[in-house]
Amino acid sequence: MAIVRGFQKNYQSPITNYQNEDKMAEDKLPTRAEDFSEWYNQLVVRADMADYSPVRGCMVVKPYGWALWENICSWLDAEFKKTGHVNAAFPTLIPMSFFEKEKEHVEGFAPELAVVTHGGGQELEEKLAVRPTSETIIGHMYAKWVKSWRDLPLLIVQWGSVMRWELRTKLFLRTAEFYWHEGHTAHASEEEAKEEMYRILDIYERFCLEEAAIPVFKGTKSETERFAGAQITTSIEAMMWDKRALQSGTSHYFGDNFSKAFEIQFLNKDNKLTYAQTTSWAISSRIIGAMIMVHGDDNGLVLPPRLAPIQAVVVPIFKNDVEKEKVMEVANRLFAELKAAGVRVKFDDRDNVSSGFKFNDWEMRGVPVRVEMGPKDVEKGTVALARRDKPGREGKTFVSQDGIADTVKTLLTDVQASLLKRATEYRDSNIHDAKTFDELKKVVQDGWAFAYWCESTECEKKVKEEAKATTRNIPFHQPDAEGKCVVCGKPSKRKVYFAKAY
RNA sequence: CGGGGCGUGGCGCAGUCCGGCUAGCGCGCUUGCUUUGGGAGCAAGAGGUCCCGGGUUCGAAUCCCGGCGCCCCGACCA
Repeated sequence: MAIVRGFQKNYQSPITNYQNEDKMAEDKLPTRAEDFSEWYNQLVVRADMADYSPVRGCMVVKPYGWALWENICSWLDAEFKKTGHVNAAFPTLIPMSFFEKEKEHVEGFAPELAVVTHGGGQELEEKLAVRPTSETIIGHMYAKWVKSWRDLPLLIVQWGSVMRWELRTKLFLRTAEFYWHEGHTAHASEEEAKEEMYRILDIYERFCLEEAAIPVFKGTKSETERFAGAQITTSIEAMMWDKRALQSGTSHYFGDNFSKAFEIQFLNKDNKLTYAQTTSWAISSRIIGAMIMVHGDDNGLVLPPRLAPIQAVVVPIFKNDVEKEKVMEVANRLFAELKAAGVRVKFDDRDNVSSGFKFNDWEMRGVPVRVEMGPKDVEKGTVALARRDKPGREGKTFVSQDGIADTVKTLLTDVQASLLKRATEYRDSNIHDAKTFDELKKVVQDGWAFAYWCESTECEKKVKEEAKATTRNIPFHQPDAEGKCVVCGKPSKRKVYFAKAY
């Protein structure tokens, strides 16, 4: 990975008395404005989230990144269980023939399959694909399990990883192997299956708003952007700092496409053999990339408090052993109070780095709140509280040591809310109505366009070719009025978001 | 799969054009002392099949041939 050295000359140090400007500059990230892609690449590694692996296109998720992922998973898992879903595990390897059973599915996934050809030193009679997604094998099993309307609905979630042979990869955003959950459900009726699809999309939306502090639009994907084999694909779409769009979760309705391919049939109440209606849905580890790109700033990661592996870090400051003893005693007490109050707190007692280093270090890692205390604080009964969403000294306030747990908890709530507010305002100020094709082309250079569209593939294709933007989704919330397609001028009932996307 | 760049201690690089003697530098790491309120200093250390294979040569990180790998930019995709 190339570290870009040319940024040194542009860097304005906020610290005036630092002796070695060059060294300081090298330690900084490139700013987002200078090189967003490089900012991201360096940040993911330096914040200790993930590392490059010896396997092409695959990442190693480090403990700090995985802890974040676990927090994401546990919230979602709880929601899925509340809505009647259960977890199960299916094989990583799938017979190749399974992919040929659903025509669109094979067309969509065949180019990106990793295939196992040998086992135990022998060439296999039937090659096995490393799952790129599990509709096929789960469909196969569902066919065995579903015989009666009493067996439905079948609501199963699998947590694991899948593999798609991606040509260009980027940590978290697009890796050959990635982590996710995939829900696969089978229902007796179309209504019920569609309800399920929307129910899950609502959970995804709430996750993004309440937990990740990322505003999203729920909507329907166009025909060309639809999942391979789906009749309806819905998605939640988020805007990153560079104004590109990221599909952050999807929920699909398959109708009977997969149940016909895999013969998932049951006897309904009228004793008629009927194909089941199926859905599938997923949020992947790319959501971590979304959090980085929505909230991160030029000092590093900014994690939403509700998901942050470490919500608060206690940093003691002292000059000598006498001071150390006094400071450590109080710092330990505050740490214990925070821990007892259920705050995910870390005590940074490293003695080989300076406090200034620690401040920058925890800012790089995105810890939402920092509790600093030195000899002066011990005397005054105060601590310095630094909130990550306002980096540097401006985010610092001095508060009483009394009731520190409540103070920190309130601040965490406040940070969580302000991240969502900031992200929402940023997004909304970068979405513009486009009434003409020229306007649209201009808008998507640096933002999203919201425009009427006739929903024809031809117009969509034209936008893609000439504006290099794709349709993101047709949001559920639509204006009352109708309009004219931004491309061809034909009457249009619904508006769509156009944007450059990841 | 097209275009570009690069493979040299853990990381980032110099050296390669024009072959030469103990392969350097910065960061990091280890130990010690002094430090610690916004990226500390000094000292002493540890650490290298110069991507791989072959060739040319008295001699190859450097030249030649052939591989492999990685990163970036495009097309495609969660």
